[in-house]
Amino acid sequence: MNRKYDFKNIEKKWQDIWDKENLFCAKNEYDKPKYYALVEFPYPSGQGLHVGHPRSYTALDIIARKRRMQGYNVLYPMGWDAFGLPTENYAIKNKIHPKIVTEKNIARFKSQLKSLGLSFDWSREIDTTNPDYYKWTQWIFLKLFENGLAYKSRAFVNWCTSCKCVLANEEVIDGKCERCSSEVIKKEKSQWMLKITKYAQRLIDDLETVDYPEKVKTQQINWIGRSSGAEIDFETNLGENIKVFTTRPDTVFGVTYIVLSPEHELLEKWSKNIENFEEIKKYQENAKKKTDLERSELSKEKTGVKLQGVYALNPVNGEKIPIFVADYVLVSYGTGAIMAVPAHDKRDKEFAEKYNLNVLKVIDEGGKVINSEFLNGLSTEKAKKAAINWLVKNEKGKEKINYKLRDWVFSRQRYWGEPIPIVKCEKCGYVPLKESDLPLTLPNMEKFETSNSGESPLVNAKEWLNTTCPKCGGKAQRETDTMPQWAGSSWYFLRYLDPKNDKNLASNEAMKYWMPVDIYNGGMEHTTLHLLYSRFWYKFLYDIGVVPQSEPYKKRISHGLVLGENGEKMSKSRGNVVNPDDIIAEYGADTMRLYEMFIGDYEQPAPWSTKGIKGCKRFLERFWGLQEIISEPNEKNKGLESIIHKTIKKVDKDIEILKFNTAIAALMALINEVYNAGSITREQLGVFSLLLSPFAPHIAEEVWQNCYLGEGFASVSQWPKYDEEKCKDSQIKMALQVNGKFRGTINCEVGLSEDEVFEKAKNECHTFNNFIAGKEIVKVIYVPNRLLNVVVK
RNA sequence: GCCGGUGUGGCGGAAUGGCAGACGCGACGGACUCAAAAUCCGUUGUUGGCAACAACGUGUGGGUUCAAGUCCCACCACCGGUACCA
Repeated sequence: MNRKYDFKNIEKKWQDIWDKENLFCAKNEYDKPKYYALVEFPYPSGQGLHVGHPRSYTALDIIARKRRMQGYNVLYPMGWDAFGLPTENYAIKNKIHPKIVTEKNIARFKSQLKSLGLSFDWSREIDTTNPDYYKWTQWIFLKLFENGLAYKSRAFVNWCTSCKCVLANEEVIDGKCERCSSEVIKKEKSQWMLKITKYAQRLIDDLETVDYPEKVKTQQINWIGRSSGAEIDFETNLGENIKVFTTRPDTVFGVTYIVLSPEHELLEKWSKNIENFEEIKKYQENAKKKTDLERSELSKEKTGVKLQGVYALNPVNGEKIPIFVADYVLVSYGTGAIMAVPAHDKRDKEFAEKYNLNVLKVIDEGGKVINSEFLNGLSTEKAKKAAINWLVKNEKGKEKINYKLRDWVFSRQRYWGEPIPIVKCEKCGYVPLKESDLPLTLPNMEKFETSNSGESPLVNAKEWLNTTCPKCGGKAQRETDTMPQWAGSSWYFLRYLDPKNDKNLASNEAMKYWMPVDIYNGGMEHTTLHLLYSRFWYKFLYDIGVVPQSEPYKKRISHGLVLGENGEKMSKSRGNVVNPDDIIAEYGADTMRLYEMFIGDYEQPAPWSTKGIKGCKRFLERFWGLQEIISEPNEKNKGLESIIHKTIKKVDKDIEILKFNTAIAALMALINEVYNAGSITREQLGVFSLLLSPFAPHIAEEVWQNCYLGEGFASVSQWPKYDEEKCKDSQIKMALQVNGKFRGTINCEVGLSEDEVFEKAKNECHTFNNFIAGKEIVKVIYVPNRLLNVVVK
């Protein structure tokens, strides 16, 4: 037997054997109980794996391995979300085709992941940039188009000045680009859009049916931003009505002016009638020039211009109301126009004070409506309803629910993405490709730069660009924009079920058996991006009968970030990046895995500590050393039975509730006990190996085999069971308190009565006795097998 | 501003309302060694005491309770999300 713990050879050996035996391949045996564990598949960046990746991959690996040991048919797959900007930018800079860059990065990632001993089913590996894969991404787009959920629209969109590319709302962080942090401006462009807003209500409602962390649910609900109120028509002297959205229809008598956003369409329409249109136009142009960031930074000081020669009428009392244009009103929310009630709205008040406008109070201190004719005396809630009823009856408005969620801007002016399978025909307009023409593959090109005018590089692929219309056969051009980064990941979990299927995105049987995903791990940063998008697509696929349920993920969990040694976020610029390769080379994969799980509460952020790893290595070396102290059953190691059963119970439960750190602590405590006892039986070491196997699978497998502890592989053997009776102690330590203060302990048999314990305490614990001696006993609290508290005066 | 989260030794972190600090790191002392590393044994919340022991101790201030890190009220600090959303 090899005496030294030679992790390098052990780890390589077992990785090869597992691979050869296909030990972790999910089986297409649809009568077994199934378990689908999913981690967000990585973007194969040029930097390689980050120590943050293994934290979540190992966590789900532990769960997947435990489920296999429990007899489930487990699917734990991995793939590559490989379309995207960093690869394309690298390709441009180094004049290499992004396809080659992607292949290289995937190869590196894959070998890094393999070196960690993760039990992925590599036979189901997918790559979103593979035409066999993106054929189905395009197919879903065609279905969306067919059902009116994909449409082309000219609108103000977010434009990243550095990526030269449009961004979805979800990709704008603090007015800056999510990827490159450059400034984002509003640009009017014709773009493909997906009607996610149609699903807004269902995306909120169905959160009740899934097991997600509360903060994830709240963040999605806030992002979708439902608010209920009324849409009210204000007539104007020019004939056209101004529609406004308000959540406070009860304050309609307090409206003293109307505000239109600078981009509001009526301004253009009224250009001839507005006496000061030149001034308005100047204001509009100024607003357009501001970046999102500037517009919100300037939020303290409100600006605006009054429209001369136009006024509106209050629908409830016919009063004349002035109209302003001001950029504190956003074109993208509600109707792009508001009724201003300065008495009861902070922003309206600021504006009214600056421009000296009328302020009319319509709610008194007690919350009752005043100065409002038929609404007077009502509470806010009742007045809202009454106002809406009146508006509906008089055809001046209606009840209205509004959402902050915008439709998803779905086209990007870049090369490295899925081509949108649409052609523009001179006669027929936008025409979808036939399904049989999919996949529409990317043309091979040498230059991938976006033009300064903001057109996709694909406009230069002339042969690819010019085509014929699938409908009329006439001249047509292909859509040159590609799909965003998030397209391929919006449905990838379905492709794992049946990755080689060329008839469907996956077979019905496979989807029925495997879906929904039982546990899905991913970062909080995807809550309002990938997680929301994929729920939307899944609901759509459900509606057209493709998938079996309307929610893809039964349970969602989120890992905490692994921070740098200094407690800051790991980044190149901070110089605190830890490379997993170095750790594995120095300490081994098992130690790395163990440390990543031991570092702290799984869902909380935790700083990396190179010193901390040593403790995990020591533990594994001590585990390795157990082989030296195997013995026949004797008095001492028989005494280990209770702690072994307790440890099984603890580890079993802790894995279920994601407390990997305390599960490992329990294993460490067990090893301390074993060394105190001085020996361990073969059978006991077998149980220990199985318990350790999900966390540190290579060493567990090696010890299992070395010592002939059982049949087959430790990785897929039976998960140990505990005996509840054996978890119980016969002797317990009873805590003693006087007036709630701890005064000592005594050893007791289990199940003693209060009086017995009290007597024993007085006899055996001097401290306790001293504190009650000569005092009057007011009350005794006895918690069986736990504590005795005596209240004295 | 609003919505989440967090706050415990020198450090990472444990604690169904019931012995605060499990487990690990570090530190200190000892063994082994020519020596160092590794390993093993012991000590390690603070203060006082030779000691038994005592007092204090979970961000701050109050409260409930026989008993509070844990429950309630008010606040402070840090982290994350979001924001002229009408």
